[in-house]
Amino acid sequence: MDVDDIKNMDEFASIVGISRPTISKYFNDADSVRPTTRLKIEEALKKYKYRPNIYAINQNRKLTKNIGIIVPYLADPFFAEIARFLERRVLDFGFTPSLFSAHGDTEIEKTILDTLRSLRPAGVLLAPLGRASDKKHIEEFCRDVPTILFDSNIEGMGEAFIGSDNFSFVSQTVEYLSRTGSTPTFFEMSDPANPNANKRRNAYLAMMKQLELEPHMVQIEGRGWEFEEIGRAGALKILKQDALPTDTILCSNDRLAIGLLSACYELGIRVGREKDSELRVASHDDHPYSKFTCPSLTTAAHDYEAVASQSVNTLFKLIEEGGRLNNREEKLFAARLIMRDSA
Amino acid sequence: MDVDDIKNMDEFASIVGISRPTISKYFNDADSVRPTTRLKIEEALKKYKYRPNIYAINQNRKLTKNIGIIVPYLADPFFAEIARFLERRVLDFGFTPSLFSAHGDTEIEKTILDTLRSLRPAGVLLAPLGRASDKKHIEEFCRDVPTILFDSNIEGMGEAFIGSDNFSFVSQTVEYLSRTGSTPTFFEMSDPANPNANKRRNAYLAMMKQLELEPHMVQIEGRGWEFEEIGRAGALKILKQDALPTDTILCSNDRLAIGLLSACYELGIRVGREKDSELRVASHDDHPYSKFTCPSLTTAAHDYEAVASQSVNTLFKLIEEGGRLNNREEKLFAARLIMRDSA
DNA sequence: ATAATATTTTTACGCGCGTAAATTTTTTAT
DNA sequence: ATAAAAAATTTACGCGCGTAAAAATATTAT
Repeated sequence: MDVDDIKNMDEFASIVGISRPTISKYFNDADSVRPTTRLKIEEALKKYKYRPNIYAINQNRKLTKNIGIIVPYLADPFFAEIARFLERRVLDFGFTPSLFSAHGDTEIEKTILDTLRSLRPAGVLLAPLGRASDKKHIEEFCRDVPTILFDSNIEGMGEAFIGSDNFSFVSQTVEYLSRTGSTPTFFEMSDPANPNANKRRNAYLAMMKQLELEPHMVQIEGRGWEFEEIGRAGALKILKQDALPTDTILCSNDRLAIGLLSACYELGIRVGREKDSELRVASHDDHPYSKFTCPSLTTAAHDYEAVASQSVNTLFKLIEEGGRLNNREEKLFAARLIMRDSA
Repeated sequence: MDVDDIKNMDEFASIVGISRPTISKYFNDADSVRPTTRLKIEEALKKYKYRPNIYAINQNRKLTKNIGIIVPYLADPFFAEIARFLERRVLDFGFTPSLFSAHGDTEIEKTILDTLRSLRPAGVLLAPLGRASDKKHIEEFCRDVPTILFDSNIEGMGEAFIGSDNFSFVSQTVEYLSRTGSTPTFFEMSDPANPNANKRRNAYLAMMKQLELEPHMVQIEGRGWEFEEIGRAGALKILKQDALPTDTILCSNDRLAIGLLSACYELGIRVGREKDSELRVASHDDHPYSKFTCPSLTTAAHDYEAVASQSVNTLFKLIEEGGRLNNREEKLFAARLIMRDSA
């Protein structure tokens, strides 16, 4: 018998000497057959390496074992990193993750949603583009497919939201900066794509009020997802005209900060918390590269692992309960202040 | 009639008033039906938004419309970037890309290959882990699935290889550096995972010989894919013991350089081509972040667009020809020197 | 208008597996 | 050992679509 010539489950069944329905049962749940039977199947599996046709399986199952993962921009290492955690956790549950990136584009996000719907996934983990998302399209999708939103919330969409607590991020950085030096000036895009940015702005204002400090904002121009470039260009403009209200900058996110730090370096502005420094810079996200900026970036870190775990756990709870949760829960994780050299 | 209640092609066909086989033909190739028929179908499609069941389709087609894309490490923006180009080009051909990352892990790469095989893709674009890849596993996979290798070559595997010409990279940087200043010292991992690294080392040695210069190498310790951290740790060690043979460093790749530059900054070593600089640093890849290092990184750039286009075009040529090419072609693209501030 | 050609329809089968019901066999409990 | 319970087998149907062959219809060329 040719080792690689098993066409279907019928053939495999007759080779093992077990009926096809039992084989089918085994593949759906290895524990649902008698241990001796299981052993026989697995022995044969080693010898003949047969795998059931995934299309035939999914055609007949109401629910597939696919989990869709959608991120807004995969070239951002932050999302690459969280996607990695998510994939791992999904595999732990014995499901197959499918990763998609909207590449910052509304139409691509819609296409992905449509493609994904026709894959009939058991569930979907969606980090939406945010403001650029087609709300109606997403809402419609969520009606058909059990979906958990993560990273970036859209009010009322999906069965749950898992993310980071923006107030926790900003309150820690603001508190630290204002305690150890001059008042932080908030540095952000004037028209940010990501809803977290707005939350962070509000958190900054609230926190400054609470500390009875005067808030200062620098809002820079720019569209799209090339935040480093936007941050750099904006910073060059501001710094050249010496328009900074204070000598401490708090960036909305690390990618802007990366751009800003490169601008500072180019202009010869010494950044850090040393005595001879001219500027302190801090930020939020703990981007994988924030350790390697010059100087290394003081920032507030996401708990990647916790967000990923909680997202996947919630999704499988959702799946077990048939795709609907009683009330849309929102779970936010606190940030952890990472002290480095920039502030 | 309920707009969203079309269960299958039969129902859709009777709604449109056209027979099912014709509808089926339309979905396989919209141009294969009469224009008037096509119009009728597309009108109905807008009204009823029916989509054929993808599992039923693929079960009956010998060849699916899936294209697998595998990269070794997606958290590396270089691969995220090239994956983005590849996805776009695949979509242009009317196929569906599925993106996978081995996350730097041999076992994950094998699992992906197995998963992908059972998806019966029309073709696969594979950037292997390199030395860490399970050669036998990949070879077996390539026997069953039309596969193009890209970025990193494994001799004889896949029907073609598309990548960058490492000699072109290194010869340009070496030529430039040695012409404008002191002899470049090659900075690399002693035991690199990626086969391109070895090619670059050889290119460095060859080029130095050609220029009749004495080669200098600094080889640092480290395993895995966290190149920035490895570069940083290695650089700190070397720089602290003042063990640099020359005051010009050529890094094997940008990610090492990013780590090295952060080490230089921390130690207060001025990098650049100004008169008061102590060290020049150049590198290879034109990593998306190399513009934002301090100072910005002089490097040799991949032609992302060309590599991606050529890879996808070659894959579809391969698919058209039935999965086998007469001889395994290797196409290498030249680098482009990007002059920035670090050298 | 007629013939030649192109397209669509009708009919029918098969893909590989999920799954349900009834029956038989095996295992476990008494 | 016997009854009860658990597991496996047999049989059979259905999922949604690809696709082949023959017949019917529509389009194009003459």
